Amino acid sequence: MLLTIDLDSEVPIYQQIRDRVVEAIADGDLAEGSALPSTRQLAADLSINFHTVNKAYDLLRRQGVIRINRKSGAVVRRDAGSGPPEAGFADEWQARLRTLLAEAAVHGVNTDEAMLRCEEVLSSFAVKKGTPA
Amino acid sequence: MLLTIDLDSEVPIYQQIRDRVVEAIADGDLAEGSALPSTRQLAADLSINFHTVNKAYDLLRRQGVIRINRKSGAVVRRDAGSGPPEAGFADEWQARLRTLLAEAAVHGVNTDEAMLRCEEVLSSFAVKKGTPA
DNA sequence: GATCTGTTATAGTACTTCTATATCAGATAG
DNA sequence: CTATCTGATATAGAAGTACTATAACAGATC
Repeated sequence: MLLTIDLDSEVPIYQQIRDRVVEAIADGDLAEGSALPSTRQLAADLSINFHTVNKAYDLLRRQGVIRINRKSGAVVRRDAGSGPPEAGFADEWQARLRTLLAEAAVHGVNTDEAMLRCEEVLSSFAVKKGTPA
Repeated sequence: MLLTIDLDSEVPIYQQIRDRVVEAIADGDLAEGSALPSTRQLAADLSINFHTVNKAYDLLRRQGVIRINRKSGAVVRRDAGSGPPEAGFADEWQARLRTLLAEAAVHGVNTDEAMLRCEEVLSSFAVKKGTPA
């Protein structure tokens, strides 16, 4: 199974799908240019309606993460992080980072600990990025 | 104005209030033990219904960020980050950090850049934390 | 032609968000 | 004591979101 979702989560299903796909790309589990399952296929695998998958894919497309063609279906963009992907992405992203880190700070996570967590996560991406040996 | 919200945002108002309060605490703008405006007062300031503020405060209380008494109203907890605040907070938080950092990675932000952003945000907290001179 | 794909339309249920009132109780200031 | 502030709670409605259920169409593939 490429993807796992939690039906009991507060996070909407289509958002979970988006998050898992983005993480899979960062991890290197989904290589650039590779195809995602068809909306109906993934919906069947997850036992959900295909419109929900459609919404997730449409979100990924609007965010510049994937391309969707009638021919090849949904494929991971090869140039997802090139050019000006989305105006104001960096600012909006840092605002969310700020909120997330503030939350940790308030819960007693000190600066060093927080940095460690960030390094930990980021290095888990880098490890797999150079996949071919 | 202690707090600014964006009525055009996709983020629910009560969530925005929660986020701004958490950030204000991390920044040191809201010291531990200090009081938040009353729900009716803040609602009037923001020109929204007091139930929406109530929901935000209730969320902050359930997350262990503030205490609410009938006497003193809502005050920032002095021991917000001590003991076991919420079971599984760290795990859930790191999962969200992972999603956020993956998003940056997919948009072409490399590891060094991402770390720099994290440092930047975290140091902006630390600067104000030792407020009294 | 049958079957896969994405695309689009319609529509209903359930839930969330926000607003609007109203009421009650405790604390406080005049 | 009365007026007014506070939080707490109940109810209800409007608008939007999330998800599901069908259905139909067009292009690609076998």
